[in-house]
Amino acid sequence: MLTIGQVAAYVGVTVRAIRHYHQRGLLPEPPRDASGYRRYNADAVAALIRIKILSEAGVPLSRIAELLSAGLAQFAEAISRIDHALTSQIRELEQRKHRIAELGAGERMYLPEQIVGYLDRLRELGVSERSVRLEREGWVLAAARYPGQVAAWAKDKRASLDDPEFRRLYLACDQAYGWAPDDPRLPGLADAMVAFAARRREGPHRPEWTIDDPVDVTLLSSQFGSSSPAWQRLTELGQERARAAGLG
Amino acid sequence: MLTIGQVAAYVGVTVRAIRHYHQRGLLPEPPRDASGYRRYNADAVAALIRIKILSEAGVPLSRIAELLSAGLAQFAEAISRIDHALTSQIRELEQRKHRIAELGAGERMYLPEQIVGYLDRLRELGVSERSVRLEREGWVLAAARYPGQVAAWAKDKRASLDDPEFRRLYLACDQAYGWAPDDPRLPGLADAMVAFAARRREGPHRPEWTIDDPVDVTLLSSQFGSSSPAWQRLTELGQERARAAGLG
DNA sequence: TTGCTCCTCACGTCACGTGAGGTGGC
DNA sequence: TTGCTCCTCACGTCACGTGAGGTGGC
Repeated sequence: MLTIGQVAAYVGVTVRAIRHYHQRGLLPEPPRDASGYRRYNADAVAALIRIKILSEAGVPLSRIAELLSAGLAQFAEAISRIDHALTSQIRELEQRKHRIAELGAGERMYLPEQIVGYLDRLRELGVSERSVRLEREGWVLAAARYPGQVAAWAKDKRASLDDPEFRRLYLACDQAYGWAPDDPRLPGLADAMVAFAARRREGPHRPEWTIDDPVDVTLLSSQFGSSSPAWQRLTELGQERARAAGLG
Repeated sequence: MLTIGQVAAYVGVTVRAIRHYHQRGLLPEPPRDASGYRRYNADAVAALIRIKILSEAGVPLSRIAELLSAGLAQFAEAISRIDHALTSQIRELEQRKHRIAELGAGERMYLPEQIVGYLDRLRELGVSERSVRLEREGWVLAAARYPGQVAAWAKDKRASLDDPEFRRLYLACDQAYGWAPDDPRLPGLADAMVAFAARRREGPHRPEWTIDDPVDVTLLSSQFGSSSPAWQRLTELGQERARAAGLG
């Protein structure tokens, strides 16, 4: 007959944990010796090991209590579910390993060099400081969420700035920030932007990425749209054109 | 500028978690708008994502606070340690997957058939019920701790019972239970046991396993020794003989 | 006698979850 | 006006950890 300390050492749990399992009704209270000490037999040890294995696998104690008093079939089914859960936990941990590595490699995820260069180029081209700041905000969000892809995006964007037509449109949008939402120049600008995007999609210089996640889209449009009624209107006009062209 | 709910959705944490990080000083309180709502910029989102990645990797919040205000070198070193910790966590999870599978396959780890047969055989040979119960206790402990190996051990043990010399020694030990610790027959019995073990080790029928873990040895000897002074003495005599023969 | 194990409360910890009660934006 | 988001306390949860104060075994 073993004492609580011996059992704890054998199984690899703390004495307190065993007492806790008694309190929660997971493990029946064993008989006491003359001094009031708990005395365990081998069956109690085997039961405790089952509890430990299930608990380490992430099963809540309340669930373990259910399982121990359940039938063999239910037990077996639960085991297979737990096994699946462990498999996906392992996958999650491997993902986290990647993200942790990116945290280190990405110099604490401050803005990558590529983007700093891109923002400097915008200033050279005469883009307002206000728009540069908005761009920066967007890139910080993108870099935080997609650390692995942001370098490629930035390279793509920077290449775009070599296209005179893209520069013209970009500067026009920058100017449009302060326009009224019913300014007569807005529809023409929207047309030019949609046409440019369409040519891009078909040309040899197709962008390698798009933003699909609805949370991202909502966020980015609120980010940019909310700061200027004209831009808000520009977004609406652009969407109308895209729908009309069957691109929706 | 984003509200707390937008940030939470974008990063994938709860609103409550963000407020908690503010309370713990992990994330600086952002400015408030006219209604007293918190308003976040992209840098706050990037900081929050760093916190989330570290937290999901199992780093305590207090440690994250330290890391965020630490230098680049310390940060990089911590990252590498966290990466190592994740690697070993993955290994642990894979081990747990195995143990969970054994829990299912082992019919809830009750005594395997092999051992039930072995215990029945002992009864047939005239072993006392007291010793059979002690054997059972030992096997339950062993089966709980080494579920994968216990079947092989039981097979080995059962093969031993076909050896007349082993049976003779086993029954003699069984009888010795009630002897006085200074009984004159004990030294001879100890000699015979040591000699048998030595022959075994050299013969073609070497046992495939031994018990090495000191916790196990202490436990098993207390399990068997404490119930009988004669057995206690027998263990001491056997150890003396083994040491004398240079086997210690 | 000293040191170690055991006992029973009972409060502490960690990272939030969950109402409670109230206000602001569309 | 209704429904949704936001706000601040403040207590609850989960699986134990950690003394507090006392007794038994070697």
